[in-house]
Amino acid sequence: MPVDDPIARLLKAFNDIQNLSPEVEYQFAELCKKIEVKKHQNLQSIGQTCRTIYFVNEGAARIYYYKEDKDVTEYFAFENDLIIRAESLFTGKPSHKAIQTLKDTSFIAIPAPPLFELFDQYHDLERLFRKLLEKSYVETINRLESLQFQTAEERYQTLMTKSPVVVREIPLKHIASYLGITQVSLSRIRATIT
Amino acid sequence: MPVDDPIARLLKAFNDIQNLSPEVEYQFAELCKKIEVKKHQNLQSIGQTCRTIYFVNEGAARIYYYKEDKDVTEYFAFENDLIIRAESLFTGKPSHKAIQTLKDTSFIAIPAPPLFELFDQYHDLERLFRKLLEKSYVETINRLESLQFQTAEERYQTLMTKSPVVVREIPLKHIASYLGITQVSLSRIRATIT
DNA sequence: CTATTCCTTTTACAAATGTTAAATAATCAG
DNA sequence: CTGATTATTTAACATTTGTAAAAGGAATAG
Repeated sequence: MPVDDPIARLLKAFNDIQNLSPEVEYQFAELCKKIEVKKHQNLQSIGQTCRTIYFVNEGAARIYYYKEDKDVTEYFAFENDLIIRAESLFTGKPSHKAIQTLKDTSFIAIPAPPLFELFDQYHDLERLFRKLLEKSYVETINRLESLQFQTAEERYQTLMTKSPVVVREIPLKHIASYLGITQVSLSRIRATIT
Repeated sequence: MPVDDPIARLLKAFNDIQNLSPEVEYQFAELCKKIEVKKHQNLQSIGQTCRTIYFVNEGAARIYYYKEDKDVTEYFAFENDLIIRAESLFTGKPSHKAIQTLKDTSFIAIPAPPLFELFDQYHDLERLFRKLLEKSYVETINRLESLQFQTAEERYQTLMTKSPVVVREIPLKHIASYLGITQVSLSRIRATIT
């Protein structure tokens, strides 16, 4: 495999989290499919049940949904980030959320059912995904904490510190809804802190 | 084991999620310790690194922390609910959160390091905890969604529907901070919808 | 290059929520 | 049972955030 092969790169990132045997790596790589999506396209659409796990190889994407006709961004994903519609994937119910690219993006797509079957044979692979889940869970708890008792300005400051790439590259309207405020409000905040 | 043995009861709930062999059940039960805590006591305190996984056997508890001297409730747990300080447990860092009982409560305590060691031997046990983690993760995402773009009144209505036991049994000040508002605000909301 | 579209800011006003303090109501310990 | 403590509500006012509309900037397609 070439060094810049995206699947090889993903496996390298995985091995930092959980050591995988060459056999598991091979079986896992067999499931992976590289997907190229142009900017502003939906990778998965609302109403569909999620059965695929994605990693961003290059580019950026978001999970969003509509709350009373308003576009709300729930999550941003950049290189090597996992992007899944967790509720739908784990419960088997249709998702009211969609995944959309923010620029031309290449993903690695892993169909969940055969992946979950591999878990039976390869304990380490299941452990890897348990650890990825732990990481996502902790991140979500931290965001919850931030939404629960920080002011909008504090949340924006936190985002600028923790994810400067978001503030640099993502349209403000998406950042606003991600922070749980309107874009007008975010503009005001930016005006006062600059 | 008697039918009302709390560990037996927990194992029964576990088997509904993931089938466990008698051997795993035995090994797991060996780790469990029953803990009785009086009302309003801290089970785990702020600053300590979390290395224990708890289940509520009977009673109720909350996870809370201080945000600028204000007591903020992050999570409520009732019978059969898992209660862990996830960030600390999964990262090994000291927690800025504490666990406190809301009434006289009995817990089942499971020390995490030996549990994680059992995962090496018993694949099914790791899978059980992966599934429990999935469930907690989905719940947290749903709460995030609620905090991100629902009004305080909508969040209170949702809570009354989804967890009437919380509204019935928990002091309003804890519910208010759980919803991300002040108790004054919650009182106002209650006055308008009654 | 230009026109169009989309993004961001600004303004003025409305609504929701926070703050502080006081008044009730409920609970608890002795 | 009673006084003390704790919980909840109410009030008045301040602050934050939302809404709608308009104006200015930036990006994009042809």
